[in-house]
Amino acid sequence: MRTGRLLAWYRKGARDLPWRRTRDPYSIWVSEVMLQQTQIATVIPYYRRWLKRFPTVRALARAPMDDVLKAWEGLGYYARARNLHKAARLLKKLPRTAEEWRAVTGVGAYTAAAIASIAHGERVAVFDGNVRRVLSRFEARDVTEAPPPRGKPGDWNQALMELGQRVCTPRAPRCGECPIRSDCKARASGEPERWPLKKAKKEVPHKEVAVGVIWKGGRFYVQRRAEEGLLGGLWEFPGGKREKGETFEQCLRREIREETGFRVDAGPFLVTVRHRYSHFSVELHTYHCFWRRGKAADPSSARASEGKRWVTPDEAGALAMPTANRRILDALRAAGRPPAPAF
DNA sequence: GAAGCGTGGAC
DNA sequence: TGTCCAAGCTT
Repeated sequence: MRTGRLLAWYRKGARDLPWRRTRDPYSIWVSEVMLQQTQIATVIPYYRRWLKRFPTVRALARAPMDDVLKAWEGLGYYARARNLHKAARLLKKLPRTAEEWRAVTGVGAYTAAAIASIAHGERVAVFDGNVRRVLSRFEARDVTEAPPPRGKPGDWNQALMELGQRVCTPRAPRCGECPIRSDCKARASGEPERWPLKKAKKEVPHKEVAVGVIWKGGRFYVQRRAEEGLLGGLWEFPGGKREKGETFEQCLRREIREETGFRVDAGPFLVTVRHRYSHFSVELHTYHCFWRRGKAADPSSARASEGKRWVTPDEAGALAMPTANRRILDALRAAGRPPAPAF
């Protein structure tokens, strides 16, 4: 490849992204983790807020997990935030080489190479979705990663990624604007979108769930999800999947009894939130409920009780919640005051 | 190697 | 409304 053309294109047109103004390894680390499977425009506001709230590794290490998850709220793949936090607490000093970075939890091959090349100038290649697509099209075959040419590896890596993001897009690539079009075999073939080979898609299951906003006075009940797994550590309304033959009201009373130990009266209906996760879709049929009796389940563990709260709508707004639960809270606040119990 | 893990933008 | 997929990592 005529590397000079790509680098010249990049240096002439590089966008003013906030993480390009720094060589601080911590800032680069944060940006690269946020950018995992996430588009640039989505990341920018999160990145700014994060560095304002946690300007250094030490600041991040000192912060409570709830603050860290709140700063990540809505960005998805929350293990990234938990891993950043964990690593910040564990590391005495930040690694320098890609090999050392690779040992940090949440830092894989891509992120290690990106940090090492951008922050430290190490000659290692990144191989993300963009680079794979660009190079595979250039050669008109599925390629594996290759070492970057001599020069500035950070610029080279970012140039390839930016070309993939702005020009050599998955659909309708803008070949006319491409600085390396004259040597591109995919363009010569007339079907640049043929590469890279696409993986077969699998269909995602759908779940119907009943969710309860359980009122006791002017407060309602929220619980924190387990640290590991889906949406780990985030706060949510209780509920669960509807079983065959159940109405949503029956499902609601059963799930709340199993999950919280409460007996409640169910109704009225509040809202249905449809949401799509990476591997399933869900409808959250949400009802107001009224607490009748029962203490929160699992009272034996002091730690467990930290994950159960009665809150006002404003207090709930300060908790880190998954997006679908945030929609429920939005509906709640839009409705104004809590409903009167139905007798 | 495959599955689990979020959300929003583009079309 | 639906589909694709994004600056991937862990188990």
